[in-house]
Amino acid sequence: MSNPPKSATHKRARRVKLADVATAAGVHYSTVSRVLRPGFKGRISDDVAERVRAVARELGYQPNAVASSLRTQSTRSIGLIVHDMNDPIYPPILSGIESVLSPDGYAVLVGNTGYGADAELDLVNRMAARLVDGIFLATTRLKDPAVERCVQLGIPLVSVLRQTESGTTPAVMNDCFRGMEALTSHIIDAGHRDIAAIIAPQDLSTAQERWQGVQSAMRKHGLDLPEHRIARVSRMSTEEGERATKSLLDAATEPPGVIICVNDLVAIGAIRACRLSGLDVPWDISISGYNDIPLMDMINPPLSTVHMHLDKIGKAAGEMMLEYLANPELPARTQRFKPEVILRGSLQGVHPQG
Amino acid sequence: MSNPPKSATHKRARRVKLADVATAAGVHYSTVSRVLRPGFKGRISDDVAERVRAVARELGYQPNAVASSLRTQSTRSIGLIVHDMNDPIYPPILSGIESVLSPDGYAVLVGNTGYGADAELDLVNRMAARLVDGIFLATTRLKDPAVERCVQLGIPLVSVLRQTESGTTPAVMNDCFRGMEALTSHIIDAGHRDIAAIIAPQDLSTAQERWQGVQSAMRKHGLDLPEHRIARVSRMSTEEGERATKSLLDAATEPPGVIICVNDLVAIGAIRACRLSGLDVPWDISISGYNDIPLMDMINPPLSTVHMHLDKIGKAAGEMMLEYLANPELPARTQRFKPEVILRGSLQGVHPQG
DNA sequence: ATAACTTGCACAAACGTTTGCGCAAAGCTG
DNA sequence: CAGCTTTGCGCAAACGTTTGTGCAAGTTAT
Repeated sequence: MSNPPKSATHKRARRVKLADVATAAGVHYSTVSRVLRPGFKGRISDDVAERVRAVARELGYQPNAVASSLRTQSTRSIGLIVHDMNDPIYPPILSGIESVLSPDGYAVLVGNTGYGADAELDLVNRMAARLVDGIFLATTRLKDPAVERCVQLGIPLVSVLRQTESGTTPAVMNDCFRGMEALTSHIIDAGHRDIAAIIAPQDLSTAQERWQGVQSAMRKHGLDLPEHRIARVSRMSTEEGERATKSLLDAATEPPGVIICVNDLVAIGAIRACRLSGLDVPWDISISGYNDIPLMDMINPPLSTVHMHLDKIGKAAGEMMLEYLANPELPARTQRFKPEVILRGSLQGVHPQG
Repeated sequence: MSNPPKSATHKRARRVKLADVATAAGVHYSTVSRVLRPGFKGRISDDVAERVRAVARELGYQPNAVASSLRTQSTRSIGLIVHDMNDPIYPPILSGIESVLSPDGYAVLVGNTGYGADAELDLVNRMAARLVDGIFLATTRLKDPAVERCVQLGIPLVSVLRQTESGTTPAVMNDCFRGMEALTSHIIDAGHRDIAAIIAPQDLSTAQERWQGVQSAMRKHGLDLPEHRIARVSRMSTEEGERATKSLLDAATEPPGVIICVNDLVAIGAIRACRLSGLDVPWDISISGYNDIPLMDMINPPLSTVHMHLDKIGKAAGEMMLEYLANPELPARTQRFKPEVILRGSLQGVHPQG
């Protein structure tokens, strides 16, 4: 009955499978499968179904998802590709996605690219090998081989936060252009004229749209941004923000009146750099961010920024994925969430709300 | 040659499989498998191997991980169960784990329990059904059915951050007792005598150890903590911290001199609550946290706390998992990282470092 | 009572791998 | 050159499901 105690070898307990339930219930294993499949309405008598269910429960049967996947060609798992989970914009996205997909039995596979373009493609390939049912790509660049690869492989793809140049990918995003344009307008309206900007690589739609938003607002107000008031970061991190800010401050004898940062992390770095240079924020220099990641109201000074509704974006992305999974023929749709300007103490001259 | 264009139906492209490569290379598909398996040193002639590899590359063959898993009974995927990815302690853990496991071809499945005990067990079951090779449990309670279930199922388990009562689970954690004891000692040494504490449910080792650390330090200094200086949170969140702090302030006519919070998020809530009550931190009241999550040096006031080295814990957990995967018979080992007290402006009377 | 359905279940073929085994051909030993 | 060992590869059986088909019963219609 019990296997001989092979030393302390507590080997992986043999799982109960369909056949075990079947023999115990005295039916064929295909019958067990039909009974246990969700959405079973087939031609099985009630008493057999009940008996099978009872036996299955008693034996603690749990279907082997791998075998099921092999047969059905669906793993009920989806991938999420991000730059780095340590960037605070991603956890709410993950949570949102998970909260929508998990009730439907989907599992989420997370992959960090570490900001590497080849890592991105590699992750898509590895996820494809795992037969994920779909992929959320949060690292989408304007021209992105990873997107093309998904299309080529026929894997449903939902781009999160960002969009490709062609705009032909299903996507859920924030309207970064309007957000940054509105924020910049507020800054100008507050009287700022000597404006600097820290911008990010323009191969990401977020970075591009925000930069265009800044430019648009300034143009509308007849202002210009000289080259020495522009700094570039290689990625949106505090370290890069700090470095870029130093270079901005070094590029001219007088510091700018305000630095518009491509996102909050960069803004944090900017605040650090300013402080190290002996500049007080906001008395000597103003700073703004983008995203409104957690705690931006608690830092010193509280950061003016643009709220993204990341949780809503995550949920919406999850729902959009479900739609495309149900109907892959659906035309690509881009859903944009309205950004919300948040004015706080880091900007001299504006009137902080609530 | 090409299939007729079935309307606009861009169906999922048929994947190239072993058999396709085999016929193209003029060998049996088992041979292809042998050639392509990593660690192939079997009895295949060099020229056949080369030919097969060439054909495989040309056809863009990628092995079907699901089929492979079914056969090998290993999915090369591992689960990570957390309360909520939005808690900033988890992303570094995830990143650390992923950075160690991903090079070995493992994928990470993330599950949020939403602080639900039954959700935890459910997640374990769902991951077990997916035949994960191992599970990281970051939600481990002192008595945890999920842990028992893993043991019962024979699934390698590494507990992260927390430990069970018996201590028989492989675990990587911070020494919360010493960390909190040291921090409390600093606080007492700074002259604080009217101390309050916000503690969390004692079914988590982290919460328990920290509370014991506070008590130990106070006992050593001959101090006592009256009941009205103790508040409890149901979970370690800012909201709960705010609520608990209010109740603390309401419980006595005079506010305490310092509130020792079970973690940083709770401390953030405490700062908010104090501010709302018109108390200045740290002039009217001091506050400390635990974890040293990002930005704790940037908030107002900078938070005194204990640094956890979460990234190291994540990496160590990953490495420990690899060990147990390679050798499941290994006795359970608990690895503890040394905490580091970080003194900042939120504590009146201490001397902030660097 | 016979024909034509319907119902309830068993049969068996996939899904795409991995891997023990078998068997030729080739290489070696004496 | 006979006998033995090694080498190189094909064969086929798993792994645990899902699902189309088949075939006895049972049911209804004529």
